[in-house]
Amino acid sequence: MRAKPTMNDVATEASVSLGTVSKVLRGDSTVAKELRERVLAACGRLNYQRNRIAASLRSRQSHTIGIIVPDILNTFYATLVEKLENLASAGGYTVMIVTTGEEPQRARERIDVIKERQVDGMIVIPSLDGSDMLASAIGSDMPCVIVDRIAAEDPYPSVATDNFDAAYQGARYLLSLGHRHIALAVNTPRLWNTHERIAGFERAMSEAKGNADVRIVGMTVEEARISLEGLFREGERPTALFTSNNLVTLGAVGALQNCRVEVPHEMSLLAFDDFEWLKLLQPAVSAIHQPVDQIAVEAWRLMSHQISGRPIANPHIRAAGQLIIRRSTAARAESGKKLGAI
Amino acid sequence: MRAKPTMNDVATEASVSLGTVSKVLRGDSTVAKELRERVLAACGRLNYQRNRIAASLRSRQSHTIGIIVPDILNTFYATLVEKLENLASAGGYTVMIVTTGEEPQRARERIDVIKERQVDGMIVIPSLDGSDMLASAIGSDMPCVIVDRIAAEDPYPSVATDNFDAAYQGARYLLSLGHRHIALAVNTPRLWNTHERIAGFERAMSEAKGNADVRIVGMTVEEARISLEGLFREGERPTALFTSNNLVTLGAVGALQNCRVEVPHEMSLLAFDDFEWLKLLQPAVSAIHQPVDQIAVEAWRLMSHQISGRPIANPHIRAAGQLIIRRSTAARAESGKKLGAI
DNA sequence: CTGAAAGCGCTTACAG
DNA sequence: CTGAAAGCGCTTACAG
Repeated sequence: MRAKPTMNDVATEASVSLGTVSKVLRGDSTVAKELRERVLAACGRLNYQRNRIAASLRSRQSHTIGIIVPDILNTFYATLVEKLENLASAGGYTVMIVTTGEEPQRARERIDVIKERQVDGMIVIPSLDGSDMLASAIGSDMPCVIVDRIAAEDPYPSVATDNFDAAYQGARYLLSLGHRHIALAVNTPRLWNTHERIAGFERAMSEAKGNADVRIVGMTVEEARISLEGLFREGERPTALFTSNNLVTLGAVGALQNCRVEVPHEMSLLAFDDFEWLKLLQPAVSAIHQPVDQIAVEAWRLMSHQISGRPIANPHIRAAGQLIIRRSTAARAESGKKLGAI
Repeated sequence: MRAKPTMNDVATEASVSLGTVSKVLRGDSTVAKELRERVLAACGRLNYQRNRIAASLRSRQSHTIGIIVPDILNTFYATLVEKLENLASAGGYTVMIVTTGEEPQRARERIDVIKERQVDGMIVIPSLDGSDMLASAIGSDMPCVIVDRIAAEDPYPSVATDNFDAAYQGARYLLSLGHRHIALAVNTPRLWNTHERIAGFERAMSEAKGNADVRIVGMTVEEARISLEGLFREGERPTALFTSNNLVTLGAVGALQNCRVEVPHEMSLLAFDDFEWLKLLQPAVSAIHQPVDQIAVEAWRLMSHQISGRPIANPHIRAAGQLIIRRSTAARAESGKKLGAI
């Protein structure tokens, strides 16, 4: 078995210099047509594959992007990562993905690892309590884009759903159905984007003089379910429930079933985050869709602009959420009157 | 702004040679305690970060693993990727993830890209028609593990659910409930692992002299739904439906709802692949859980053994699926008699 | 347009 | 145990 051929072997085979081979392979057009063809033929004959590690060392560009994400079991993040990978790959980049499991300590370690691996930039979805350490871990020389879990004042360009407006619109919709006592179930109150959702919700409620019932529920699906079962057993129940993300929605659906709360007759349900299976639940669940395609595209645009040193006009992108009405939301029933069986 | 410090700068700062710094940072124990401490202190003062690209070039080890996957929107693959990333990261490796979108052509290109990036090994979930080109694309020098979509005779070590047995057990369970006409809905008949599921299903059915009704449905959720709606409108309906993966399950649930087929009274439903939201459907859907944790662990073990040159006793791991019984499967109803409302 | 030389920042034998 | 030298496989000025 022969050792892998190097660029030098190709140069010998094609009877040209090393530098010429390099030029051809990098697509430099200042190479005579005849030499280029000889080089390409030699590459074919030797079945040559370029060593990008060597190229990166010398050129100081790895053409690699790090993606730091809490986890990819959350469908929203999986979708985001998939889109970003496609965009990066189309642009000649490879992605290194690291998950943090919401642990800031681990996030910091993993960020160091991919910095040592010389990524050209990082796209990060911060961990729950990790926004503060981000700037010191990433440093100021590294192109970086914050996605989804933005902070009040991000030191880097950022992209997210316009959370305030999306929550505002969601609340307005429920209010328009006649609901006055509406609960917003939230599991990550320390996150700035959750804070924005709460603020949008409260704004709409106060404008309509409604009863804004913000509930902090447990982090996981199970914990959220248990918290909400408590809420449903209270005397003065809300007539509509707005869940702040897909984990809470999963918990809420379980709780509604366990407590035999009829949706939408006894309680309307509106979810933040739309997913395939929401359509299949009975009744199908109304939701606010986050424009994940657009978020990924904008994030990649901000990243490539930074890498190539192009100016960025608006570094903080907020994309509009979209209300999708299905069967889980309905006009508030007159009390004591049922509109039908589930 | 100073340039990034190099190992040379650290050596100067600590008044030792470059080689000694390298030894300390690589954890080589043949360095005097005093020198080691001086080196570490110097690293701290300069805030030094190693350049792993340079290390990789010289040592010919990138400590990077490529993961090739059709997509990560499929929850099964997302889970697999997440577990593999955690295992790799714990072992000092970083993962490069590339998606193929089921296109063999793109898979080939992406495999070439990560080979040029000098990954130490690749873990691959082949694309639909990509098993044939795999060996030529990957080559024989690259450590490789095939996961999930194994072929009849894989040239590399492989890990998957024991599909034959899992489907056999699933069919046996439905048979034990009294069903005799059972449909297996399949959307990727060309895949070897699907072939195994069909074979296991047919074996159980023929042993019980049942009517094994294998149906090829469309690839996507929508297409599968439409195919199945056709099945449900036929005169001689099966009394139980076994779906061969999560996409088909999504389509099947939609079709059952649209055609108002009552589950489980008119038809039992058993899904291959278990997911969180199956528990929330009404009725909750029985499923065969694929041991994804175990699959990831075995895949990583096979990978690290290859990288370190350790022998592999059994290169083709088949992990047992697990039947989870919920509400969507029930004893076959006497014809004409309903057991209750949905 | 082409080639010879230097060098990216490390690790690896090897000499002392 | 420590250091000086060579070299991993490329890209990048620079000379011709």
